[in-house]
Amino acid sequence: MSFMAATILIVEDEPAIQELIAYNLKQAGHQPLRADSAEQALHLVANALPDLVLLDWMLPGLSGVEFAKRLRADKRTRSIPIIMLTARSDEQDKLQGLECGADDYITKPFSPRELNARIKAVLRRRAPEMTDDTVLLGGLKLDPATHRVTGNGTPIELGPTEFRLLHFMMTHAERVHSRTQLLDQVWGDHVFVEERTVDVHIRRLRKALEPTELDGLVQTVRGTGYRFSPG
Amino acid sequence: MSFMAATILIVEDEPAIQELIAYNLKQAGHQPLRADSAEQALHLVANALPDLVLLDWMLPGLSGVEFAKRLRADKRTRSIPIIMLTARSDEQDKLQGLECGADDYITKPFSPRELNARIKAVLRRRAPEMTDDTVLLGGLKLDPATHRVTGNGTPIELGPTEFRLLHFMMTHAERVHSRTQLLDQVWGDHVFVEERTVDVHIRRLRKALEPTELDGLVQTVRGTGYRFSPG
DNA sequence: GCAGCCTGTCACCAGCTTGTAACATTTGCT
DNA sequence: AGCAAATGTTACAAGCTGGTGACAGGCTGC
Repeated sequence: MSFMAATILIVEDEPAIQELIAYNLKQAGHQPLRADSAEQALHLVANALPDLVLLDWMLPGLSGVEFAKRLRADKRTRSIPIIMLTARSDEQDKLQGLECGADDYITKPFSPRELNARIKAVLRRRAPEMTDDTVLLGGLKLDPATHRVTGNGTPIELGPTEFRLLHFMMTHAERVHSRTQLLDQVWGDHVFVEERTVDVHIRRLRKALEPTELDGLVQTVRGTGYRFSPG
Repeated sequence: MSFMAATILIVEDEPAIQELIAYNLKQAGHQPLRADSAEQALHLVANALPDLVLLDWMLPGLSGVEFAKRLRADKRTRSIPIIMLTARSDEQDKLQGLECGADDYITKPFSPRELNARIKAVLRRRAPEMTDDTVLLGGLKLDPATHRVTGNGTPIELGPTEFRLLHFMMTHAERVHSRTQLLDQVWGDHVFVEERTVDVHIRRLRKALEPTELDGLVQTVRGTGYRFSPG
C-alpha cells in the first residue's frame, strides 16, 4: 500500500510528550505541527487545515473536549479526524470523548507503534478521497489539486458535483454504492436530496465522459446502485 | 468500512449516545433505526425486522433484558442478533445478559471501531449473508461488495432476486431450506408470495449457472426444499 | 443587475424483474 | 403400470427501475 504523508497537529501541553510524539511522527514520514494549548491550536487550524489532530484530554485553559467540539462545530473543520490522548483509561473521559466525536483513543502511556497504527487506521478509514493524490484508473486521470480530469489524455469538463462524484467512485472503485451511500459520501451527511438526483448526476458524468469513450466505466447495478469499474 | 448494508435498530434512551451511534453506523454503511425506549422498539420491530439490535441495558420503562426476552420469545424475532450495551463491565449484568440470549456485549464507553468490529463479527456468526465477505464455494465466486458472480472464472449475470438467493444458499450451504424458509430469508418476512415462486427463481438461478456447468450445485430435496452443495 | 452555469426535481419512456398460473415432467408408491 | 403429489418449465402481464430531456430556481462572476 502506498505511503501516506499527513500533516498532523499535536495538541499537548507537556513538552516532553509533545517532543516525543513529534519525533515519532517525523520518523513515520508525517509532518508534525505542535500546539501547547487549545487556543494556540485554534490559531494554527485557522491558518491551515491539518489532516489529523492528536488531542490531549487534559489541557490548561480550553479543554480538549471543548476544542474538539469547536472543530466539529465549524463546517470547515468538521471532517478532520481526531485521536484523543487520555491519561488514564478513565471511563468518564472516554464517554465524553465519544460524545464530542473523536475517532479513536489512545491511553497514555502508548507505544509509538500503537500510535502509528491508529493514525494509519484513522486516516485510511476516514477519507481516501480526501487526499490530494492524483487518481489514475482505467484511462482516466483525476487530479484533485488542480481540479482537472483527462480521459486518455483528452481534457474533460466536469461540474463540481460530477467531479466529487467521480473522485469518490474512483477512490472506491469496483464497489457498488447505493444511492444513499453516494448521497452521504458525495453530497454530505445532513443533506436532504431526492435519491433519484444521483441518477441525474451519474447521467451528467457519463455524458461528460462520452467523448472519450470512457463512459462505460460508470456501471449500473440494477436494484443496488452504481459502480466504477476499470475492468 | 464494511459495506454490506444492514438495518440496525438502536434502543437507547440517551439522545447523545443514540445520535453518536447512529452516525457511526451510517458511516459504516448501515441503516440505523432509532428507538428511545423498549416500547417504541417493539413497535418498530412489529413493522419491519431489523438485521441486528443494539440494546442499552439500562432503559426507562421496560428494561433491556425484558425487551431481549420478548424478542427471543417470539418465533418471528427469535433469530435477530442482539448486542448489549452495558454501562459498567458489571459481571452481574453480563450474566443476566447471557441468560436472555444476547450475542455480544460492549461496555460503554466504546470506540466506533470496536462497535463496528463487533457488529461485523456478530453478523458473520448469525447472518453470514449480511456481511460483504466474498463467498467462494464449489467453483463459484460471489462478491457482495462488487456485486459480481463468476463461475470458474466466467462472469455470470443474475437478477437481484437470484443474486440474493444464491448468496443466501452459498452462505448456508449443505443445508436444506424449505420454500418458506427461503421466502423468509431471501424475500423478507412480511412478504406474501406464493411458495411455488421459489421454484421459478431456483429455475432462473440454475439457468444462469448452466453455461458454466455449475447448475448442479443447486439441488432439489424432494418433499423438503432446496440445497446448495459443492459436494 | 444580468447572463450563464449548476442543481435538484419531474415527467415520461423503455426495458428489465417478478409473481403467478398453466402445462409438462418426474418421482415415489401401491 | 398407474396414480397422485411434487417439481420443472414456459409464458405473460403488471410493476418497478433506471435513463433521459426539460425546466425552474439559485448562485457566481462580471
